Amino acid sequence: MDGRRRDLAAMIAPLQRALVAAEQPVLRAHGLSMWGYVVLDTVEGQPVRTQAALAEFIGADKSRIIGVLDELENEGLLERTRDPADRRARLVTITEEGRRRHATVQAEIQRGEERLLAQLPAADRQALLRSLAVLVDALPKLGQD
Amino acid sequence: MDGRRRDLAAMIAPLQRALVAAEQPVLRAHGLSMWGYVVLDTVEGQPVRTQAALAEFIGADKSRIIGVLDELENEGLLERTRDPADRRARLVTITEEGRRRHATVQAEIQRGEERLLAQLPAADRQALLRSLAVLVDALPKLGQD
DNA sequence: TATTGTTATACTCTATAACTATA
DNA sequence: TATAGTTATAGAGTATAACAATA
Repeated sequence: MDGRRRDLAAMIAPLQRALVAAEQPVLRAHGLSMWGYVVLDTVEGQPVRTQAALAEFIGADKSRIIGVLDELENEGLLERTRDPADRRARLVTITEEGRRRHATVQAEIQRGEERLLAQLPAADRQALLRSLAVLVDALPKLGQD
Repeated sequence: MDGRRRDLAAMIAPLQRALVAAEQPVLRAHGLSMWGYVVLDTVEGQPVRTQAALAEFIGADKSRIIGVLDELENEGLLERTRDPADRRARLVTITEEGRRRHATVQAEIQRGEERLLAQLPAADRQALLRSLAVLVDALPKLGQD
């Protein structure tokens, strides 16, 4: 029991705004939109089988990411190839240049985030990052109630 | 050193979306908009001297909260009184009914958040809430660089 | 008939700029 | 002249629905 506390959402919202604002100049400097970076960050781990799945994963509508994918493809940061098994679907794969761009931008973004995290003692910092990861990964399960 | 980690922003964003989605039905059930609740939550602690200050505090434009304040005032949840010292400004104060409504809604919202937080061991849960509070409160200072 | 990607349309939110009343 | 609050307008972002190709 720890009595009253602030809303989780009420704390996260301004944090989110600040982090996004801090990312903006970095993204602009490297010619990426916010959604462009989000897509790169998602596809960087593993290629994704359909654009719809990619869209749902990042919490966007499938129609919304098309312009984003167009741009990324035009810049050679990812490739869309028809799935031979199902010629309706398009496999989205990151390119080597995309991987490099992502790494550069991510490093810079995290450097910015470190300035914030420096406010915390090492143990809390680790607990925070670990806990956030747990919560995010728990979201899909909770959605199934 | 803990090597590579996920972006703070990349973890917070989906969390934020899920929390907001979870709040929506609660707010609707109690006749509050999202911003309406945010305003109540802000003013609940202490009255605020000007609408502009209130807007800035919640990360909104002063013009954006006017409709929100109108609704809240019409429902008797807060009061806008002219500041005698500066008749241009309007003091925003929460009413007793506003306080009750806020308490009810907040309790329900936090009950929902508990379902998520239940995923964490007690120590991490505390560290998370504590750390988020530290970070949010550190934001204004960082903005002054 | 159902699904993938795409395009077109409408709608919601938000930011900006004018206006008034006080200072 | 500058500031608090308000209103009006325009712009960005988003969701919805319709379409062509493939299953």
